[in-house]
Formats: sequence, structure tokens, C-alpha cells
Amino acid sequence: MLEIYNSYSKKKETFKPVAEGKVNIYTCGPTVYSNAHVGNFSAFLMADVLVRYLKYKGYDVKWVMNITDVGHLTDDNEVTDDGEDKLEAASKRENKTVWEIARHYEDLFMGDIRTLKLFPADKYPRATEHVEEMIEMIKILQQKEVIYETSDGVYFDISKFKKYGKLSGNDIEALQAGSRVEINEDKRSAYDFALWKKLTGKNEKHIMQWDSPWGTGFPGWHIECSAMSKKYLGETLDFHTGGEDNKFPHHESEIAQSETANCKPFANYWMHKSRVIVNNEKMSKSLGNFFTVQDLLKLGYTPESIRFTFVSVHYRSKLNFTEEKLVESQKSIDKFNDFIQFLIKSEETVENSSISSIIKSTKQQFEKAMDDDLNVSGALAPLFGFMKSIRKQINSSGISAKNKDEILHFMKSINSIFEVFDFEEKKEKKLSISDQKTVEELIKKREQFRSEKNWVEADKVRDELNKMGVKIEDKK
RNA sequence: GGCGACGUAGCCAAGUGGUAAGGCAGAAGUCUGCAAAACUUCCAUUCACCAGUUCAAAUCUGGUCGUCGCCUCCA
Repeated sequence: MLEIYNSYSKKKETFKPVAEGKVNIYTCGPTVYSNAHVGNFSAFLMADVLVRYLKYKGYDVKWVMNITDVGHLTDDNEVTDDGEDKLEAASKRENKTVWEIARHYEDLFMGDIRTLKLFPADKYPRATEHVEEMIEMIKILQQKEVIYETSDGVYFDISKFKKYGKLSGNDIEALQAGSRVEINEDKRSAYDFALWKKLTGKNEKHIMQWDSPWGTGFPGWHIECSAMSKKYLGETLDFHTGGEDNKFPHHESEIAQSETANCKPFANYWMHKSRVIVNNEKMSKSLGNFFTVQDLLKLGYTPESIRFTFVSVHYRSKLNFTEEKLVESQKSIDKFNDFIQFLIKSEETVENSSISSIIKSTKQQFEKAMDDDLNVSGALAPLFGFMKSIRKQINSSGISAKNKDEILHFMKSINSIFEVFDFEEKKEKKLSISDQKTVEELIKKREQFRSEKNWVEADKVRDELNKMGVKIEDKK
């Protein structure tokens, strides 16, 4: 049984899907105003592992990740005009239209998703293409009398939703006391959040705009997730995932909107990815201490090592990101891949009766750890032990073709979650005939030097062969 | 100021009441130079600190210190 730590109840709970055998997952995706960094991806990778493990367990998974391509207001230092929208700021910076900016960064994002081998979601809905649905939902909220209109927008009255604050553990009264939110005179509470913003004041010249019953303007940040998750996955989600920083106010507001509009629980399980840390500071766009996937590839790290680094640490612990970690990850992956090559190339001899039971117990341990709130580190340990035992069996008793298939089948099922192993048999590269002759001569030459114990010359020849792409591994 | 998470070896990281997984790095050895891979052995009397509960605590309770996150756009 899969147990998941539910951020809403703050307890581990046994997973039960809304519909038998099916799972709906909604993940808060990127805001496409600049390059997503690996900290962003670590949250998406958490969802990816969840999706893949549920598939591994045989569930029919439907996964939706939104693309936020509507600019939302910002007050950070990125722009001088106070309160300029991020997309518009990027548009000025890069001299492109807001639409071009959004599409450009969305394309980069989709490219990175493929590089990091995230399982393709069933749908990546764009906020700008669902403004109709958002307006419909706001209308429902209006009928339920939980919203009010001011000169600059339409707001959700959080006093009408008693559970507001439960997810983040915030007490609204207490929040108000230590508030850093600028008081908007027209709002009843500083924490009432916008559903619709009008083109007035600092938003007068907002470029992305739509008509609505409340005047021309643009949607608030939170409503898109409520509207799109409902459209594609229904009123009650099995899982809602995102970064922990989205808990408040974003997810809190989504719950208020959706549950008020639908009169149903919004999500049964909430999963939040802890922040990625760099030098004891969060990795974030505003601090500028981030790496993008492309940055790391340029430094020579493989997509697999990036993926493994973020996947192998439990999603609820802070991951301190370093380049050393990428190197370690690569070593772990190499260890698996070396094992796979060893396995593929080992001679098929006799049936080995121990193989099945080794696989069985490894699988059991692996699943036990994964079932415990996706404990990947715990699940990895038995796999290292597995490789050791199998190697021993092959060296001492040999294996049959059937055994090999069994082992590979198991490794592939594990890899359906990790996606970092390489099952392709590494064959000797084909050399041209002239190269072949040279290589043979060089090997002979080296053997000659070795028999003469002329190690200096022998190593020189080995270096030369290495340069030609020929690896020399001495065996007894 | 309010809310939350966390503190396990040189590093990364499991373990949440029954006597410290695993990986990396390191040390020694086997494989008749070296290197690579593999294998064998070693590498935390102790889990930030202090009290308490218990036959038994890294695990539970209280306190102290420290770190990080959220409370404003962020995954």
C-alpha cells in the first residue's frame, strides 16, 4: 500500500484513488517569463517520480501540468516601474511581445522536460487559452456571494471560507498582525485575493487583456489552476503537487475557490517539494543563484546525472545542490550501467535457481521503501546489494539466457521510474580497415613493451589507443 | 512578529521505540607493472545540546542552540 505524506493533514496517509485503478494528478507548472532552473525542475521531477511509480504499480494515471503564460504582478527589483508584470518586464528587456516571450520560454521549458526525461503529461494547458473557463468559475463564485468588486478588481472574500489557512497552517488574524502586504484600502482584508484585475492605475496599460462581466482586464493568479484542473481532471483531484512556496497563498486560494464553487473536496492528497538550497540560500530567480538545465549541460554534466541528483534525495528534505553531487550521481549511474554491460556480456551457461529469489527480495525491499512516501534513498540501497549478489552468482554459478531476461526485465521496471540506466549493449566501434590494422599493430607493440617491462613505452601506446577510442582493459 | 520544516560519519543520505541501510571519498588487500573494473576487509559505542518518560530512545515529551523555508512574484 502506498503511503503519502499529505501536506494538508500533515500526516502520512494510505493512498486511495477517487476512482478505482485511476489517478488524477495536477501539478503547478512554470511561469514562462524566463528560463526555468533546476530548482524549478526538482518540483516537477517529484511529480514525475510520483507519476512513474503509480504507473509502475499499475494505475491508469492522468497528469496535467499548467503553463502560466499570463503575467502576474511583481514588485521585485527586476523592473523599475513598480508593480510591472513579469511577462511585460521580460518583453521590454528582450524587445519581444509578451506573447513571443511566453511562447519562447514555454518552448525552452518543454525542451528541458524532454532532456530530463519527465514522463510527458497528458496536457499542458495554457492559462491564456482558458480565460473563458476562469470567468465561468468567477461567475459561480459571484452567485455564491463570496466575492466583491472594487474599483481595481474582483476579490475573493476569505472570511467566507472558514478553512482558509489550514493548508499552510496560517492563522489569518496572526498573519494580519505581522503583515508585510501593502494595504489596499478597497479590500476588506489584506489577504483577500484577486480573481480579476481591471485595467486601472498601474495596470492601465496591461498588454494581455480580455473582456469580462467586470470590465476589461486579466485574471488573478490563482483562478487558472482551479479552472483548468476542473476542466481536465474533474472537481476532486487525487493529487495536487507543487513547490512548498506555493502553499501560501496560491494553493490556499485554489482550495477556497474550487471548494466554494464545486462544493467538493478539491484535492485528496497535497504534496509539496522542499526548496533546493545553494550555499544555505534558496535557489531562486530573484536571488540569481540558479543553474538552468542548459547551464549544467554546458558544464559537461549529463541529463541523467541531473535527473538522478534531484530524484535520489527525498522530496521533503532540503537538497543542498552542488556540482559534487552531480559527479556522485554520475558515479552511481555508471555503476548500474557497468553492471548492465557485465550482465549482457556474460556467457549464458546453466539455469541458476538463486536468481529469482534475489530479484524477488530486492523487489520487495524496493517497493516497501517507495510505498513509504516515495523514499527513493531507501529504495536505492537494496539495488546496490542486488548488483553485488547477482555478480557473485554469475561468477560462481553462471546464468542462463532466461535468468538474464529476468534480471533485465527487473532492471527495466526499476528504470521506468528512474530513467537513468542505459540498456544498449556497448559494442566495439567499427573501425576502418586501415585503423584496424593500426590498432592491431599498436596492441602487439604494447604487448611487446609489456613483456619487456618497458612500462613507460607501453603506457604511451595505451594513451595512443585511447585517443583512437580504443579502451584497453588488462585482464588476467 | 506569526506559521512550518529540519539538525545522523569527511561529504551525500536512509532509519521515527528494540540496539546505526546505502552511496561517494579514504585505508589495506586480491587480480603477477601502472591504470580501469570487480571482489574482500576496515571506516559513527553513537544520531546538535540538556533534561525527562521507558526494561529499552537517533526515534516519544519538554527545553536550549543552530539552519532553512513560508508569510510579497517564486516550483
